[in-house]
Amino acid sequence: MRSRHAGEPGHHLARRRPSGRVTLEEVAEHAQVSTMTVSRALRDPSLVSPGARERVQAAVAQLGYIPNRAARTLASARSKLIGVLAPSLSNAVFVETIAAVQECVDPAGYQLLIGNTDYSPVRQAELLSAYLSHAPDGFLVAGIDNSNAVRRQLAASNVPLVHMFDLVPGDEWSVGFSQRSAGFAIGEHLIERGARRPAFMAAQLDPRTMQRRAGFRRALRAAGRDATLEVLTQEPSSAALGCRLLRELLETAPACDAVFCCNDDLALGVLFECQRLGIAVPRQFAVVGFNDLPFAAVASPSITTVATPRYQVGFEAARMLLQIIHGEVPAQNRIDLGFELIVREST
Amino acid sequence: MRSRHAGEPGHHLARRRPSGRVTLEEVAEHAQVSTMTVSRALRDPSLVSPGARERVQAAVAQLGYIPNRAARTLASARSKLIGVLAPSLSNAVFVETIAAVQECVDPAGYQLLIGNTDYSPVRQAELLSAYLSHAPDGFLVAGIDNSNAVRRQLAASNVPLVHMFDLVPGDEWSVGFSQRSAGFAIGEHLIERGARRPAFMAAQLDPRTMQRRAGFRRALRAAGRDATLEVLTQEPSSAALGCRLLRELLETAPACDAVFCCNDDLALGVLFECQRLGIAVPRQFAVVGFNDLPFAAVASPSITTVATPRYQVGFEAARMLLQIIHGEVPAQNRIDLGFELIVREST
DNA sequence: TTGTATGCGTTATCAG
DNA sequence: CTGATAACGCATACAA
Repeated sequence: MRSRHAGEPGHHLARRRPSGRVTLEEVAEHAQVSTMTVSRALRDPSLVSPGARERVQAAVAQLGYIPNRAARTLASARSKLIGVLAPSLSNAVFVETIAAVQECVDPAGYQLLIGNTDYSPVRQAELLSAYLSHAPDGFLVAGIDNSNAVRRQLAASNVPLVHMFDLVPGDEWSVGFSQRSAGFAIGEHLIERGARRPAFMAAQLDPRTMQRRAGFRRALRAAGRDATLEVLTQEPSSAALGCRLLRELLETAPACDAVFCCNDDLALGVLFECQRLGIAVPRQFAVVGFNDLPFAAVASPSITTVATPRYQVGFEAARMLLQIIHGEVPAQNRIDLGFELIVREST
Repeated sequence: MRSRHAGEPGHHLARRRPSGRVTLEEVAEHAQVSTMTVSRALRDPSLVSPGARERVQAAVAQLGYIPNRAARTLASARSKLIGVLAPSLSNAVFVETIAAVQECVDPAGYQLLIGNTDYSPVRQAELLSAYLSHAPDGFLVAGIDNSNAVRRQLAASNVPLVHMFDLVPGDEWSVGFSQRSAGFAIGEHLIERGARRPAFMAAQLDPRTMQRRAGFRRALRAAGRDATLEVLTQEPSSAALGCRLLRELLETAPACDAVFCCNDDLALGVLFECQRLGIAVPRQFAVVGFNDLPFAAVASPSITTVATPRYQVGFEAARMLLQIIHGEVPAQNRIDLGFELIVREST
């Protein structure tokens, strides 16, 4: 505990509040104006005469005044908080997306409440209601479940929401790209490179992964190939898992000559395991990843993958949300940002 | 805009508030008790008679009541918010640490305000004052600068703060481990393995990195070796950077036969580049990383590295902070969690 | 165990 | 352009 002593800002001006913080009222006293004038000078200096403005600014600086957001939220019914829900934070993709969100909303003075749903609908609902008590001005969510409870709560709260990654139908707002098309493009690419028995490898098995799978299989079937070769697991994704799944794949399907890993981490593991097993990539076995994480370009061999617009997804979704919050109407319900197949040495 | 219509929860009970949200007062009317009874029933059901408790719970469920944190914060002077500052979120280390913090504080009902300082003292100060307006109950920071402005603001605010990773001297609170000792251990290890001319490779050059460097150099000098071989850059770390720095290193010091990379990402790049250049690891060139990220164990060859207690750092720091917030006094100012050298194939 | 009065720090509203 | 007044929704302190 600090002891209060002379010299401490504001000590001679007003009775100390229980909170110990400098308040608008103290600033007002010091600047010889009313609290409303201080309030206005702070939010929009143009609303106040130059003289008052200066005195207020001086008082704020001298007293070290910091606005109390709780009071502001209560009085104005706007919290300047945005709730962000992502299925995972260990996945670099979502971290980058959230970083983009931060950058977009920061200039407008919004703070983020970031929640990790761990791919669990239950956790999702919990977080949502926990966040609702903070009265966020909006939500940005990646991969929300269509659970009725969640939908109802959201609708009742009247808080605007923008989906990230999932392009949702109807009149909801969303920014993302087609996972299905990306999967299809990869399937086509492998066929083109002469793969005879390509497999699909995936962990976590969230909806987006399954959409990639659907596109991939469609491409194989379109080329008249067997689309049933796959190793799937609910476990969280990692390079280590990629190693293990490759071994499993080759045991059950020794003739397999290519694999689409649902993300780059798995692909990295596959690459290492191939090296250990003496399998030449891409000559004997082709490998494709997903997301184009930084290491994909410099791996040896470098990894063919799909570059996803994860930064843009976050930024555009945030921008869309801010528009809605400010009462504007975005031009479109859905923004499809596309993707890019990056062909490298591994195929 | 939705139109209000019959069937909407609570519509028949009370005049609608401007916010449109159900309030404690409405719950109270519905449950036939006073607002205080509802307030108590919500925070600690044992404070209220079973009958009242049930009626309140029923009313809450039926009306879909969600407490208003802003009001609660204003009235109780506790926000249940914790500010977390990390220098980077693209670094998996901090992401894991933050996840640990989340898990620790979640049961106690705290939410996190997560900020990325980007290794910038200016950004740090900005975030800090932005967060102060939310009146957080505490701060958890990784790598805060000792800037006077920041320190003063913090002291004046009276918000408790626990340092993560940095073990700070004096009476401040901190949880971490000795970066210096870790660097020393790595230096010793390389010498032991017969390295004649080991180098240090680092990016970002934050204080923690420089402490590892200091320990590393001390070990080399203690063994009578040249401790001046190094490639340093301010750029952010990545595998791609590891590739480039290895080439630079070998150009300027062809005789170099080992390198301590200040993190695993750099080490991964070095490994790939060695492969491309036909350099045998560890026979011709030994590689050590730092942090023991998941891929280190499964790389080919697997990477010798230092396992850092990043999860524990977050968890213990959060626990310490909660203690302080609740008025308890932690047993010690500093908790040193240590580290572990993991020797693998790359040395 | 329950209720009443009051205040938390700010902004909306409206009058001057 | 400025100020008085009344909320905002809840919890503290005290009384019953």
